[in-house]
Amino acid sequence: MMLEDNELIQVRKGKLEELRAMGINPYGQRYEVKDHAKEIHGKYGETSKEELENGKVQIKAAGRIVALRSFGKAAFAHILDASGKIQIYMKHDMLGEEQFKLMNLLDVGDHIGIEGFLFRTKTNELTIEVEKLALLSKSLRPLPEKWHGLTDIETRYRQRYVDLIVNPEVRDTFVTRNRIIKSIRAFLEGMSFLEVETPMMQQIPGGATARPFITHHNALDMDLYLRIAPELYLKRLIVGGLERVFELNRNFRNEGISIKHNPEFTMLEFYMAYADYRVLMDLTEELFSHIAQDIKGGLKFTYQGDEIDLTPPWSRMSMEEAIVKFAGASAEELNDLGRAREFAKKNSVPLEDGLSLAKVVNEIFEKTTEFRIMNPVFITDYPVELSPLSRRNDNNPDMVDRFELIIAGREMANAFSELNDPQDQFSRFQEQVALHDKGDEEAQFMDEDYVRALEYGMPPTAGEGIGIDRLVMLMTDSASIRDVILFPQLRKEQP
RNA sequence: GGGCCGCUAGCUCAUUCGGUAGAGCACCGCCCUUUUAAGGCGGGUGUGCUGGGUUCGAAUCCCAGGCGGCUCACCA
Repeated sequence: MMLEDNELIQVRKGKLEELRAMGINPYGQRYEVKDHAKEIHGKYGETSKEELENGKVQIKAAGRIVALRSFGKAAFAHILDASGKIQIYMKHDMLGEEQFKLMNLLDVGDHIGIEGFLFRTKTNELTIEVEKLALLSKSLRPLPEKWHGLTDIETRYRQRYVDLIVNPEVRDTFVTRNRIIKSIRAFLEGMSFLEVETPMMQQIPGGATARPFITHHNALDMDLYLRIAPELYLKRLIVGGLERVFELNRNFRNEGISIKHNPEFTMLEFYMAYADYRVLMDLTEELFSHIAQDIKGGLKFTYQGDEIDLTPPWSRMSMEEAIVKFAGASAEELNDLGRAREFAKKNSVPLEDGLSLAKVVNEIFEKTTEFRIMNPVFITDYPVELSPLSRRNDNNPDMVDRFELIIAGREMANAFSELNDPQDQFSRFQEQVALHDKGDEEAQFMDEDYVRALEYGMPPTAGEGIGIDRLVMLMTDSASIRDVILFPQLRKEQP
């Protein structure tokens, strides 16, 4: 990337030299900030003009100049700090010759520190009259224009720092993201879950069906995979007796990028000994309600124009029932391979040859039903062939005890009773290896150590994964995953 | 990776049919000590994404490439 050097930047570099000639270092030292914009507004928002004149309120604050209106011998500006904006007023009388010269060299974008006192302007705006002005950092690049701001999506993602300066709702989104994560931790810790960290660099990438990123350790001369899921490690911890664990961190999948996929994304996974997937349904309802109360102040809100109601209990239905209800198939159609394929064709669901009935139904669900589900629905009755780590259903060994949670047309969570039979797990890994040998790049790897762990005995356990980015999208009404990830993955910038 | 759309000044956008690029904000100069999209007067600062081609002449038409958005496929 070439750093451009246009006239606007040249002018500011000129000011830099002028400042240095005046003995001012344009990149200052520490500044003891005592007051912040939001606190000032909160504390003195109701204080009258007269009260402020009678009892002087001294202020020491710092921030970035985001608006500047100058009158020759005086100027108004707004400074922005992490908490918000406040207006300042600078005038020749108060500043004296030296500081007035400095004032005239200020630009929108500069960081300054100010000491002064509060007053109210003619229009009654709470304002700091500046007695002492310090330049803390000179900005060489002009900020985007004040009316339209920065709207170019590529620049907003590539230069998120600029986006954050000029688009306050972006800052709000990431503050909310952090509140959601804190809310989740508080909820799980309240239930005695232990937060743990397991390897992101794995010798055998397991726990999901996805293509991994590969990296190399030089000293060990060994290829490693960035994890696609922490699942198998977390269950080893259940074997180890930790009983309730969770991990809230990044996964990496070498798949396509879209409005709901980023190569690295944040996942919550938690495992609970002695529970089953039905326990997790109740827990999930509680967790989401807890978060929605914290963030939205209630269980009803809109997402991208659609009404969402998280009030429990949520619908629970099998994949087939959901297709019948939301896509208008009949139960008989979905129980016969030929008729199911016909239904798929009618609904333009592309199918490869030789798929089993279970896989055909799964395809139909994903293409015709999932996007129609707005309010939360727990989808159950997944076939064993799609779930190599899940416990078989006691009544139907072809099915597993698993659910996916759909909200706003998207998979928000995936949970199941864990397979704790080491012999069954071993043979399911073998089936995956056979699929991999046949060219299925996403089939899972054999993990013998994991089977060995199960041989020591894992208590009956239920586990769940929740896509945090998608949850944040839901709670912040964001259309794209890139709007809830600070630095989404992009191609290399043009030279 | 496929399809569709976009890319013009620092930012937001114009430029009708191919005739040699212009508005606002920002910036620069002058005036201005209560403004808040401050105001008044004056000034256009450009690799038109890149590289080819067609043409007397290309931001505009054609080809190739780049980056981005949406979408399909893969996936959560």
